[in-house]
Formats: sequence, C-alpha cells, structure tokens
Amino acid sequence: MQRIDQHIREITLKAVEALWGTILPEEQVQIQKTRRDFSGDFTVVVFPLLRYSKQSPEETGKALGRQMVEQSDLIDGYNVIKGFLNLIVAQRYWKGLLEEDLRTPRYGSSPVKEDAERVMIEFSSPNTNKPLHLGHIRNNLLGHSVARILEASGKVVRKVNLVNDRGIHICKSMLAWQLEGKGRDPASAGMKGDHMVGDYYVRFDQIYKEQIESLVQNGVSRKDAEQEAPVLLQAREMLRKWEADDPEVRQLWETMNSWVYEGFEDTYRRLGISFDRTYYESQTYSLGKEIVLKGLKDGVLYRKADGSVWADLEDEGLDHKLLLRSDGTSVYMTQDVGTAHQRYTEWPFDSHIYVVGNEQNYHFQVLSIILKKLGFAWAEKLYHLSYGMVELPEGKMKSREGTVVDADDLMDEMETTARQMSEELGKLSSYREDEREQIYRKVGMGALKYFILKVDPKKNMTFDPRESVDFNGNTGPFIQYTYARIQSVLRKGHRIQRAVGSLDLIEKEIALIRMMFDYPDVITEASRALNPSLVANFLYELAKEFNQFYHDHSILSAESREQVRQRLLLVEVAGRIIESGMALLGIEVPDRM
RNA sequence: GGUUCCGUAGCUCAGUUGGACAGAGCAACAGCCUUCUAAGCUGUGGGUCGCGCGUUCGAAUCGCGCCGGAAUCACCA
Repeated sequence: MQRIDQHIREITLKAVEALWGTILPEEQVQIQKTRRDFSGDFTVVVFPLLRYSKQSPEETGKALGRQMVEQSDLIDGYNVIKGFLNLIVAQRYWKGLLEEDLRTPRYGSSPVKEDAERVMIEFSSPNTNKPLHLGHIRNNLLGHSVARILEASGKVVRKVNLVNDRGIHICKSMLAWQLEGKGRDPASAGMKGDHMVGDYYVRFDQIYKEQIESLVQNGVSRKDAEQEAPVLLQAREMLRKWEADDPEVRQLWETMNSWVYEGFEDTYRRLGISFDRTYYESQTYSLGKEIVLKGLKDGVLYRKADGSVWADLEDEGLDHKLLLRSDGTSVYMTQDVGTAHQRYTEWPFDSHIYVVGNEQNYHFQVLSIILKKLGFAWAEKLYHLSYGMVELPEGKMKSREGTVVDADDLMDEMETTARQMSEELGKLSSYREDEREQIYRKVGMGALKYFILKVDPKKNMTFDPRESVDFNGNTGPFIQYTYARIQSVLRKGHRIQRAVGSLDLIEKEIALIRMMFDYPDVITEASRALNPSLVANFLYELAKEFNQFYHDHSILSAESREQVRQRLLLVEVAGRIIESGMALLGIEVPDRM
C-alpha cells in the first residue's frame, strides 16, 4: 500500500501543475502532520507555492485543496487556515493501513537484505578494578538499544566490548589484596567478585593516603610523598612484573580478573545485554605499533630526537599527538588504531560506532584523523556516539566522597520499589510468587532503562533517585501498564475474531492509527541519529493516546459486534507496537501488573 | 586561551529537514472507579525558548557576537 504522505506529495505536484502550469521540485512540497488543535490529518504548507499561484495564501490553499479532493479518492476533504492546507484522509486509507500494514508482525522493522550495511558497535568497555556504576549503565543501555534499533532498520550489527583489564589501576587492587586480603575470595566473603576487587581498590587509596601523611609528618614534601609512598612503588613494581610476564603476578591477575568477570556477567545478565565478541586490552595494548611504524616510514608521521613518534595535526587545527613513547611502547591512541584495524580485518564493516562518554570527544576526533592520514578508507566511517555525563541532584558522582551510584544496588532498589508499589496496589495477590517476582523485575528495570533512555544521549542528564522511582507520567512503567491493560482486554476478548469492518473509524481510533503510521519513520530516524530517545518519546505519546481512547471508549462493549472486532484489532496492533518498541529500548513488557 | 557540546515552565525533559497561539511529566490545586487494570483519565495555574543583531513571508530551530555551564587540550585510559 502506498504511503499516504507520499501520495499527498504526488498529488500536490500534479495539482500545482494543473492549476498554475508549474512543475515544481519535490523538495518544495512541505507536508507535515496536522497539529492537534486543527481538524485534518496532514497539512500542506502553501507559503512556498505563492510565487507560482500569485494569489493570497487562503486562495492558493483553497484552490489546491479543491483540486486535490477532485484528483484523489484518498482525500475526503480539506480546510484552509492562514497559509495551511489541512487535508482529511479517507477512512478507506486508514482501515487499509490497519488491516494490511499495521497488522503484520514485524511492522516498523526493515528486513535485512543480502547487501545490508554492516555495523560494528563497541560499548560498555569497563575497567576490571571496580564494579559498574550509573555512568556505565547509561553506556550499556545506549549501546544495547542502538544496536537493536540498527538491526530493526535492516543493518547487520556486531556488538563488541573492550575490557580494560591491565594497567596500574588493576595492580593497585591486586596489591591491596595481597597486603590485606590473602586467602579471601568472593565465595568465602559472600560477595560479588567485582565488588570485592573494587573494595580493595578503595582500600589501596586509603593506605596510599595514610602513607603520604606519615611521610609528610616525617618532613617529606607532599609532592615527593605522593611519588614515593611505598604502596605506589610496589604497585608500579607489580605492573613492571606483569609486563615482564612474572608468573606469580600473572596468576594473581588472572584470578582477580576472573572474579570481576563473574560479577560483570551477573550485572550484564540483569541489564539484559550481551556481546558478540569481547576484546581484552591485555591482548590488544601493543597493537597498532606496526601500523604506526609504517606510517613513519611513509612520512605521514615523524620521530623526535628522543625516539618518540608523533602525528602533526596542525593542518586540522589541532596540535601534535604522541603515538609511540620514547621507549617504543604504545599509548591508548596507538592501541585504538590497532584494534580498529584488527576489527576491520576480522569483520569488514561499513561503519563502526564507539559508545563512549563525551569526555573523550577529542580522542575520537584525533583517532579518525590519524586513521585517515594512515590511509584507511574506512576511517570516515567511524562514529563516536558521544553521550553526556550522568549527574546526581547534588552534583557529580565522586568515588572519593562515596556518592557513586552502584549499578547492582540501583537495580535492586528499582525492583524493590516496584515490589512495594505493586503490593500497595494489591493487583497481583492472586498470582504465584515467581510470577510476581518476574513482574517486579520487569517493571523495576523498565523504570530504570526508560528513565535513562528517554533523554537525548548527547545531553548531560540528572539522575534524581526520587524521580526515577516515580512510576507515573512519562515513565517506563506507564508504558508497561498500558501494555498490560491491552493484554487484559485481549485475554477477555480472545474468542472474538479481530477484523476491520465496514463502519467508520471514530476520531480517537484514527488518531491512534495515524500515530502508528509514524512508527517506521521513528525507527529510521532513531537509527540515523543513533538516538533511542526518539523511540522512547514516541512510545510515550502512543501510550498516552491509547489511554485516552481506552478511557473514553469501551472496546469489548462497543456499540456493535463489528465495532468490537475492529477495535480489538486496533488494540492488538497497538500492543504489538508498544512491545516491539520497548524491545528496541531493551525493556520487557509484562502481560499484567 | 583553542576545540566540542549544552542553555526551553519551580524541577526533569520533548520540540524530525525553519512554519499555525511553545509541549509533556513531576510538584500544587480541583474533579472522575457498581462498566475492559485509577501505575489511568480530565481540568486550573505556571514561559522575555540565556541575551542581542541578522537571514526569511515566517526563527526555540539557521548565521554572527556576547553571557552562563560542562567536557577536553598528558610519554593516563
């Protein structure tokens, strides 16, 4: 079935030609959805046409409207207000849409074609020295959702994770454990491995500070004390041993990392995210060196007297960037050059998205330029999905002040709130315990995920814990509730066949269908802009529209049997779109709540 | 100082390529459950869209300049 907006575009062109003998370029036709406060479905803006009609906006709109109604049997009527021609679309069209398009199970998603675009997306990228926190949650949810949205828009997606499993920060945890925790492991301590390792990281910092203080007391300058504190020297020594493949250090490193991974796995599972491939920095940190050396040979890069290798980016308005240290080792940038190349070799992609916070904007700007300088054609296909910081009402999260919101704690809290809320309402008392728990989980996680994903990724956001556990208004649970209501109606009317009938749709029904008509475009736009918030806001609008309809009109007790059948179809379709849209956000919907 | 991003109601946020008097939610107040789930629906109040100039028939949206905030500019990641 041809899209009605496309149809309107075409007949507008024809009408203009018939009326004023001008063939105007398609872009000149501006079609938008009619605003709520006016009657009509679609609006043609007539201002750009005045130069052809040589008449007033009102006359132009009227002439055009008259002509279009005559030309098309899908346009039932029109009205002109100021320079806006509002068109009323025929019932026939909306019913056809409901019956043929909206009804198809995968409505809104594009099929993956043979030559589909291949997109690699990196997200999560945690350090193995501490558990995941609220900031990681935004990253993970964004990455997962964008991956889903890209898939729905017909792309082949590969999700990858890059774990920062080496470096001085890991050694700090290891050292603190050696000093104070020998013999302890997550099982014996009864805690998650990532939390336990994180505690030792914090403990290291405490010891470090104590040592600085005592050095200062003994007359050492603070600056020197910070450099000479025994634990810091020990940690550095440990890193050196790690790099020298010292068996004992490596063994400890393996053990503690494995604790962390078990913890992460648990958190990922609860968040509902997964990866097609996980890379470890311990295996990639020396990558890129050869590429850089080749770049040096080709004269793209240059070497300083001390042996370090640099890229000159002054032509791009930036400064100079180090790529190899004077001792020949790689830096982060070098590593990213290497991993990008490795990934492209393993899985040739058409584009590569990095979901990384906006504090690394400069890094990715430079990465892309350097890769281009080094001659990689795909350098232009790297996108940095740069998202804003998550702040608390009282300001930034600071680990030193203990204001970091832990991911696991947060999920626990959300589920607890969902449980309390549900028990207060008492709607689920007749269900089994495990069924109820599943619902609390879905609702709690839905609230958290929606709260974060409804905000435009590039904006910094405030996470107010009080607000996040509000399940009314523009929230995940509101949308889930709408879905549960729909399922309830469908259960009660499951014997009745769902079908479009011969009677006219009422205004609210058309409003719903018109909104669902937009769903494919919403996915396309969200995919283009890498922005799940567009899907979130669409679903909220749809749920709100549905609730109004639900409130004003009875579905199962509609006036006629035919109307019941038609409404049930409409309701079923709305439910399916809510379900599929929420899935794009990684949110599950409960059948009851 | 350079670069990038943000500035919309008391608070949290929408506002697709410029279009009709700028929208939601929360908070406040007032209503609606013998009928399909009231985690819902309806109503009231609340705004110089940071400021100024410009482009345009038309600017929250585009351009320029200010003001305010964030991030970044390491032989850290």
